[in-house]
Amino acid sequence: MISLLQTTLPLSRRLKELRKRIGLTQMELGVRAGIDESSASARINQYERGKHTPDFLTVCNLARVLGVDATYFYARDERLARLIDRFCKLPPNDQAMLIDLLDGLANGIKLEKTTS
Amino acid sequence: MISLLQTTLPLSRRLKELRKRIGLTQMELGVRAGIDESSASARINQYERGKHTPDFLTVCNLARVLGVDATYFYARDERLARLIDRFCKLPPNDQAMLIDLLDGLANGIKLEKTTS
DNA sequence: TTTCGATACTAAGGACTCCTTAGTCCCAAG
DNA sequence: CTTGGGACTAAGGAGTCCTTAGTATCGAAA
Repeated sequence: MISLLQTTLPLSRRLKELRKRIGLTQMELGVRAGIDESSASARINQYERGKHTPDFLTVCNLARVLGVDATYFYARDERLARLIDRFCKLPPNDQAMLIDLLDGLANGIKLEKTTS
Repeated sequence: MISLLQTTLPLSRRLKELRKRIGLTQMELGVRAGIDESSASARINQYERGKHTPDFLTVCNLARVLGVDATYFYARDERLARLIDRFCKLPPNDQAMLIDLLDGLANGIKLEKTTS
């Protein structure tokens, strides 16, 4: 039942997915993330194909452009990635409530199915 | 209300915290993570002091030893870090329920305070 | 106080990865 | 067939990391 988690960075895949969903070219994405337009295309392509790995600052800039948290690019487990994405788009009070709920679960409190 | 998120990797701080909590030396942590003992101490020290940044594979190995998901080391927001840590330690069915709940929230369903 | 062992920490250079440059390839539209 | 845009790549210079060899620091024991 425990999934064998890979140790390959899911960034390549997720980068490409998000970029296409938004409808940007590799060059456009790179430039918006602050990369010089002379190398933006090449670098984004290298990232998407897994040839090279961007440093954390670059990942943060890409995340900002693509509307996700940088953490999203490091989540190997698909469920965890979903959780991160959803959570970051909630208003702060909902975030707080969720944290409380998680703390409860961690302390052994059972979760009941909530109705709408 | 929107917090200005830094673009510095929180890995240094979190690595040190977790290592101390578990009670390992820098060398022990490095060796358990698969680093040769001739350089384990130096490398862990460089990571903890922010002198250098480990690649993703190394982060995965460190995370395994320290009992967290690798993603934890990239979460700049403290709340998000907590969420990731809690979530990963839940049994799968609780994880699934939480994902459903998140999807609901994302679709505009209001969250009510649940009783134990 | 002095010594010792263990742990933390660091400079420096070789090893390695990434970024930039300068293109090619592919395909669709004209 | 030609053109233009987007995707992609090889190669080397630029930059970062890993290894080595050590110093610094601290607590305990003599």
